[in-house]
Amino acid sequence: MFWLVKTDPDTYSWDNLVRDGKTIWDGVRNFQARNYIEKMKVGDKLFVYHSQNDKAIMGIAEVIRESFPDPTTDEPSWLAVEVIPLKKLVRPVTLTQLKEHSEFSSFPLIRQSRLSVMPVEKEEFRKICLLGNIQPDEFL
DNA sequence: GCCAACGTTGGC
DNA sequence: GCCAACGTTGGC
Repeated sequence: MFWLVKTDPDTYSWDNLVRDGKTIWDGVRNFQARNYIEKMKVGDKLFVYHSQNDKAIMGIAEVIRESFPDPTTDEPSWLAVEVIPLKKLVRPVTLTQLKEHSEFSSFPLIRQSRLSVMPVEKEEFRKICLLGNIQPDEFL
């Protein structure tokens, strides 16, 4: 499956992920987002989106460890996954661009701006890769 | 169980 | 800096 995860680049950016080589995607404190984390499987691809000033999809990451208790809290109900960076988009795909393409009008990123983890349809994934000037085939 | 008050997130 | 959207908390 395909997903999109948001991050505030001032807190943890795509470049931080590349620097670290892998990271635990933790800190999700919303039930809807948690339920999506729970469904992630090893090998699933994720778009990493920068909120705040960038407001753009920066790159593609991959799940390497399925959901486990979030180490940043003692509450057992919160979950995290572990991810590695796969590929940076040649051109980040901005929120503005997505809004300009009517086929993304139902995209949760646009409809539900505060949701931090959301599913992405395969066809949406493909189109966003093309907008980002990268070849989608190796990720499908 | 309802709702007002409050806090947080994220776009503009 | 402001505000809309949404989630949470607490009084009743």
